[in-house]
Amino acid sequence: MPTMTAAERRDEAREAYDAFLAACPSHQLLGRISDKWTALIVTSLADGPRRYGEVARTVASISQKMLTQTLRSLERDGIITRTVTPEVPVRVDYELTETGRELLPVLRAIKDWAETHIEGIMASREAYDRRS
Amino acid sequence: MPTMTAAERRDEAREAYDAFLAACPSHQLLGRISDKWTALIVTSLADGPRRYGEVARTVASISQKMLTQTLRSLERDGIITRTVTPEVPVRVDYELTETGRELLPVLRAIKDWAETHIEGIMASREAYDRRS
DNA sequence: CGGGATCCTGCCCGATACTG
DNA sequence: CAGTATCGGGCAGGATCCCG
Repeated sequence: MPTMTAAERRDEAREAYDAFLAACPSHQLLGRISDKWTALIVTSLADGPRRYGEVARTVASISQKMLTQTLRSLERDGIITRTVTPEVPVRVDYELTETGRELLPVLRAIKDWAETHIEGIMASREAYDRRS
Repeated sequence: MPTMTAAERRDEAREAYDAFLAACPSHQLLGRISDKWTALIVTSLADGPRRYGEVARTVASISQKMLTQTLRSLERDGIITRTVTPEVPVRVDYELTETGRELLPVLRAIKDWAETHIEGIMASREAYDRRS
């Protein structure tokens, strides 16, 4: 019996595709740079090392939890380094790595595209909403 | 009484910053291009118009709901157009607008960065996980 | 064929409190 | 100062069924 229902075939395709996506660098790292806070934090470190509290003030609206979590995650990915200086009180500095610095032009490209098209997009949204 | 607690001051700062972020084109549109499916769908339309079902097959693992939802949202933003041809059965084509096509180089920049650094990042993750 | 409507679940993230 | 720990609400998003 070669019978395989359509549903089974779809499931199989989906699994295969999920595996493909999981292995796809672009897709993984798109998730990385596009989470809610990564861009803001990386940009905050663009001009050089900064202490935890300085980053917190730059990205004023972030919660302590998400700041620490995102910093850790960026450190894990080798996009920033974390340096602890055992003074009293403790001092912790974060700094972009080379990989992190090479991310800056990408973010700038996004920013450029955004600033070029934001006006048209806002207008498009309004028109769309008025129509429906 | 000029008294304002630290908590109140923080809240005020957060609100102001949230308003700033809400008004920031880069931040808004970063959310736009970086959601789970936008990049895949836009890329799927890079070579020309496609029907709903074709896009669905290209981005095999997406659910019907998210495909429709994302397409609608992209249409609202003026990144793609939606053309209904009342044949039997119905035919619906999606196509990138100029704004949408100008998004392609940005996505390519992300892809290039990703492919250049994926290896180092994977290694960094492993090292980080083994250490802790 | 190309959707809409509904239900339901995980997990993202904010708020809060405590530590070295 | 720079975190960790815990709790809980909200909502993105998957599954399913129905429709013109």
